[in-house]
This record gives sequence, structure tokens and C-alpha cells, in this order.
Amino acid sequence: MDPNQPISIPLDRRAKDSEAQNEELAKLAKALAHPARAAIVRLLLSGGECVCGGIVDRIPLAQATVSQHLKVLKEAGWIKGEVDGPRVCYCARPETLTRFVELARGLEPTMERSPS
Amino acid sequence: MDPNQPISIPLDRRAKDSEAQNEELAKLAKALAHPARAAIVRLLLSGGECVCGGIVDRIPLAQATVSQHLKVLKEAGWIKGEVDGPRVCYCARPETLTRFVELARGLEPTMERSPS
DNA sequence: GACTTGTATCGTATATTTACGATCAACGAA
DNA sequence: TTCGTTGATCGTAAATATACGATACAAGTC
Repeated sequence: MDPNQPISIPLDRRAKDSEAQNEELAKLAKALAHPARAAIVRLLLSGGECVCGGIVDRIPLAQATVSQHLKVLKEAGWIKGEVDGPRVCYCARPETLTRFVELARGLEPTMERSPS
Repeated sequence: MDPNQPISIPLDRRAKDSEAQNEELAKLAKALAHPARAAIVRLLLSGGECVCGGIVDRIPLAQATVSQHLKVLKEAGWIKGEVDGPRVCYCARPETLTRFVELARGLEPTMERSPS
């Protein structure tokens, strides 16, 4: 961080920041805005299924549909998937959840936060 | 709470709870999943504009579109609006943000939480 | 009453999302 | 090589979201 920054951030700079955060938050929220995708993120964060087929088995949707949801989550940064021979192993990115919670809490200016 | 409940919650009960939480989280996330709506929630939580017209002035969209976004947020429980003479005064519901953060953190089973 | 102001709703065009069957591509096994 | 298995992608139909002008509607003001 630039030490020559003024202590108080200019108002228009703060507005720009808010806009960027609105977009980042909206993007992450959008990816999570489907029960099946929330279920997938929860499943992967819980350390449960990792292999794509296992996920498909637990979500009552067709394989093509689950694959599409996985793609949405991957593009938004919620999960990553690495090829493991003939299978693909997906796992969640916990730092995305951290960021998401941070952005959500940042909606409210005066909410108490634990020092990071 | 029923004191005769077993200490450990049955697995299928936990699955049902997760499903309900996935749906609740997805619904709140969906309402927030647009930069303009995130901006409106941020604006209202910051104690800024409250009157509908003031919100319209700050969002670079047509009045009809902003009104539609307000409706989405109201239906999801993010905001409420009360008629004040000829105007409508909107305000955020901070408890919804609290719930939202709680649901998001609940995606990860082992994340450290401060005792509520 | 007529008129203005502030907001919601209607109608509509366009874009995006959701879901699924079908198909394709990659890989390992026979 | 020829399978079978796994997962992504294609094509497509239906639903939903987004945006806006036009209009309705409600509450003041004249």
C-alpha cells in the first residue's frame, strides 16, 4: 500500500470502491443464487464429495445440468476443479466464502467486525 | 425447543435443514445478485437516502427499473417501504443482513464463529 | 374540481438462466 | 484397437430477468 496516501479517502474514491464492491458482491451472490449451487458449495466446503460423479449423485438434477452449475461456480471463483485421470475432482475455495462474507458485512458501515 | 430431542440431530434432519438453508440463502443471494440492488441495500444500510426519488437519483437507471429492483428487494426481505404522504420511504432491514451472513458462514461447517 | 408530484404497474423487447437429451472428447481397461 | 466410464459441451425449449416508455394511481396543491 502506498504510504503517501492521504489518511482520509476522498469521497469519489469511496464511491468508486463501493461500485466495485457492489459488482464483486453481486457476482458472487449471483453464482450462489440457486439452491443447487448453494448445496454444491456446502457439500464441497464440508469436505464431502469431491468427484464430479459423486456430486451428481447427490443433486437431483441431470448430469448436464449439474455440470453447468459447476461451471458457473468455477467461473465465479467459488470452486476449482482439477482433472484426476478420467475423473474431475472439485473442491471449494474457502477464501471466496471469506471474501463473500467480508463484502456482505461491508454493506453495513457500522457493523462490528473482529479485527482481521 | 423440545427438551426430549436427542442430543445428536438425525442425519436426515440435518439434510433437511441444509436444504432449507440452501433455499433461504439462494433466495437472499438472488435478490442481491445485481449491482444496482447491492447499491440500493448499501445506500439504505448506510442511513443515506430513504425516499424513493432520492434512490432513483443515485442509480443510473430509469425510474421504472429502480422501482422494479426495489420490489425485488422488498419481496426478499432486504428492505421495507412505508408510504409517507405522497412519497415512499424505504429502509433496509439490518436483521436480514445478519441472517444472510449467518447463512453464508453456515456453508462452512468448521469456520470459527464468535458465540452469539 | 384541475393540476402537479412521486411511485407503482403494464406492456413489451431483449437477454439470460435453467433444464435436459444427445453427443463429443479424454482416459483407462480389456 | 475397441470398449466402457466420466465429464464437458451442444442444441434447444421454457422460464425468468432486465430495462424502459407509457400509463395508472394516490396524495397534495391550487
